[in-house]
Amino acid sequence: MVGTDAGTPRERYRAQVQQEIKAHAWEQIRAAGASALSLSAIAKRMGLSGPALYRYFAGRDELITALVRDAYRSLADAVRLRAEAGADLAALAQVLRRWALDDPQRYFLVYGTPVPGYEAPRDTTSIAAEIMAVLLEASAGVVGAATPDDREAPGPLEAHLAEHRSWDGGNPAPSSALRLALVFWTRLCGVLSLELAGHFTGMGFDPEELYTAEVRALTGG
Amino acid sequence: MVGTDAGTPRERYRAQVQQEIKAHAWEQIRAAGASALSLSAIAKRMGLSGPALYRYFAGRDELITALVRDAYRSLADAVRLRAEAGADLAALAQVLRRWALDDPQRYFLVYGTPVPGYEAPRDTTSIAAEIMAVLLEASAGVVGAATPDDREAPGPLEAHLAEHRSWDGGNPAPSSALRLALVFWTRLCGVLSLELAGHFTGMGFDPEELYTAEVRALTGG
DNA sequence: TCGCTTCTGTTATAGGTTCTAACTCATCGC
DNA sequence: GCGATGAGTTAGAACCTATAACAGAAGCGA
Repeated sequence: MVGTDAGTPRERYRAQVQQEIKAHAWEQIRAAGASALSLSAIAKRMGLSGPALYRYFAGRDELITALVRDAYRSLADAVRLRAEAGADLAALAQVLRRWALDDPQRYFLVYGTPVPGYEAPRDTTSIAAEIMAVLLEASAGVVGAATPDDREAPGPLEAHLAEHRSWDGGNPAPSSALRLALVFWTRLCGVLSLELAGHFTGMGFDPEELYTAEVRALTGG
Repeated sequence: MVGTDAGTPRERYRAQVQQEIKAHAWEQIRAAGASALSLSAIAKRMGLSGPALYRYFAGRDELITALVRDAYRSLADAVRLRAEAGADLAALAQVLRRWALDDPQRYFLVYGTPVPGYEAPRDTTSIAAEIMAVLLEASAGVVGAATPDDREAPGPLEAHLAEHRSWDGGNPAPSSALRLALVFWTRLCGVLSLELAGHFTGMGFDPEELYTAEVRALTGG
C-alpha cells in the first residue's frame, strides 16, 4: 500500500474520513440509488452531526462528483489491468460485464441518466479517454488479426471516423479499429443498460446469452 | 378529439388539472431532470398551494409513475403509427431516434437509471411488450426479405431464443427475427443512451453517423 | 329550490433535506 | 506556552414531502 500514509497526520486523518464518508455513500447508493443519497444520514451513521461533513465535501454535488470519479477510475483500472495482462477484446468485454453486474448503481453513476446542467469535470473525461484508449488498442489487435479477405471495404462510418479521430489519443490504428472500439462500447453498454434497468425481466431469456452473442459478433469468434 | 370530453364535469375538470400538472412536471424535468421534480414548485406555478396537488396524485412517486407511463405510451404510439403506415425497420429506427432527441429526459425516464426498489406497474410492461411486438413484426419483414443465401446458420443466441420466446406475443416469426428485434433494440439504445448522456461530446465525430451505420448493419442496407 | 354529500383548496404542522453562520475546542507548529 | 489552523458543534434559514383538519364551492336528489 504505497502512498497510503503520506502527508501530515491531519491530512491522513482527513483523507481517511473522506474515504469513510464515501464508503457510507456507496452503501446508501447501492441500497436506494444516487437520488436517495443523504449527507445527514451519512453523518448520523458516522456518529457526527450534519454540517460536519461540509468540512470534507463542499456539498452533495461535490460528493457525488467524487463518487462518479471513483466509479470511472475503478472501471478504467479493471480494464487496463486486464489489458496489460494480455487480455483480448472478448476478455475485456467480460471485465466490463462483471464490473457492471458487480454494482449496477455504480454502472449507472457513469452511464446512467445525466443531470441536464451537469458538466463532467476534466479528470473524469480524461479517465473516459483512458478507457477508450485501452479498447482501441485491443480493437487494433482484432482487426490486425483479420485475414485480408475479411477486410471489407470501408463503409461510411469508417470514412467519417477517419476524418474525425481527434479522440484516438494519437493511436495510429486504422479507422476500422476506431469503428470497432466505438461499436464495441455502444453495443455492450446497450445490453448492460437495458439488462441492469430490468428491461429484460419477464422476457424469459438469459441476458448473458445476448451479451456474449454481441461479443462474438464483434470479435469474429 | 374523440373521448376528450367524457364523464361528468367534475371528472373532466379533474382530468384537465391532472394534465396541467403533468405539463408543468415535464417542463421541470426537461429543465433539470426528474430528480429535481418538485410538487411544491408545480403548485406554486399553477397558483395553488402545496398540498392541493395531493388531490390529484397521491405523491411524488405516483406522479413520476404517470409520467413514465405517458413517456412509454408516446414512444409506443410513435412507433406503432409509423409501422401501420408501412414503415420498415430502418424507418422505425429513425422514429426512435427522433423521439429520443426530441426530449432526452423523457427517453431517460424510460431507459435511464432505475430506482433499486422500484417495480414497474403492469401497464407499463404491457406497453413495453407492445413496442417489442411492433419491432418484431418489422424484423420479420427484414429476415423474410433476405435471400436464402443470406440465411446464416442459427447461432447460439438464436437457439437460446428459440427456447425462450415467451415474450414474442404469439408472433410466429422465426427465431432469427426475434434475435434481430432484440439486437436492434439494444444496439440503438446503446448509441442513444451514450449520445444523450454526452459521452460522445468532445470526441469530434457525429453520433448520427454511428447510429445510421448501426441501422445499416442491422437491416442489411 | 333546499339541503346533503362530495370534492377542491386552504392553513397548520410534523419531519425530512441542504447548506450557512457563529461558536467551542482540540491539535499542530513555532 | 501561544497563536494559527482546522474539526465539530448548535442554531437557523429555506427548501422539500406528506398528513390533518377545516372552509367553501359544486353537483345531485327530493
